[in-house]
Amino acid sequence: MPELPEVEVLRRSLTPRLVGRRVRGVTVREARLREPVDATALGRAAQGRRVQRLRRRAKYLWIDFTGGQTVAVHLGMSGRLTVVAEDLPPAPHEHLALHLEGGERLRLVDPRRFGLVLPCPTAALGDDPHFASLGIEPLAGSLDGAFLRHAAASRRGPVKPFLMDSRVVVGIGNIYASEALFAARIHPRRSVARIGRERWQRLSEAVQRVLARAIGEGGTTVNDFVDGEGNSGYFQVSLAVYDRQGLPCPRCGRVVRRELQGGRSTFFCPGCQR
DNA sequence: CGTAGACCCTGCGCGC
DNA sequence: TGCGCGCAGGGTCTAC
Repeated sequence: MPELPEVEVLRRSLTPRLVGRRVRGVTVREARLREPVDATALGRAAQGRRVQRLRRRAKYLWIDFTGGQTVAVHLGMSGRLTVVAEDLPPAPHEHLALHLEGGERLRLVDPRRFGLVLPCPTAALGDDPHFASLGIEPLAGSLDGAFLRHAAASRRGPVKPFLMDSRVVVGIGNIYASEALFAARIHPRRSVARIGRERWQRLSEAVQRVLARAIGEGGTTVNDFVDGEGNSGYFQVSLAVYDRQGLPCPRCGRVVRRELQGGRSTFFCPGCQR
């Protein structure tokens, strides 16, 4: 479900509902996520503590608690994190919940169980292997053409997987990789070795523009992305190429193509992406 | 070292 | 209608 914009939208929508609230208890109904949930550590990190703030790093949501504890949540492909009334019965695939004071609970629903819930002392986040080798945040101001050019200098291969490599830049998944390459008019199979200064600059700007716009529109709802209040996003109306194979390119009118790249669908316009 | 493919898991839409 | 297949926004591991 989520790439960077969806997680950022989630963070913003959950912040007013969670910050300052105390967690009464924790329920783990299904611990078998991408990595087993350590229910004891989760309870230690959250129970009896107040939510201090919500941060986002890459596609992770970091829930900081008083007492220097953090619970990192990754939604994988199908995860949904929402605040619901405590008397609402558990949904199918509701694997865990943080019970809040005031009769609500924060619950994780994740049918495919590719998600991740990771309790960790706040001060130790930087050393955790999940976060230690992550690349730069694309919207933090340091992403530009020179950064991409230097990061690509030692590499070969097509630009799309490069753009999705979280060791370089985080947060760009399959949807926004296609969209950013379209916006920059770069063919997804173009080798990084054959991209010059100008194209790198165009691409860096396209990435930031596309992500920022998606956040502004509440994220992309391909199937059922919802924010913390259950609202869906509207960016799918703005998708230029993703999931639009066979339809005309909004820029030049040629038919949008879908091709497999590294086992994943890539969408592009053969007319105006080179 | 880098890259390509398999794999984790459930649900859905499609063609037969 | 029912069934099998391919595909899905994530990341990690193995084999080359």
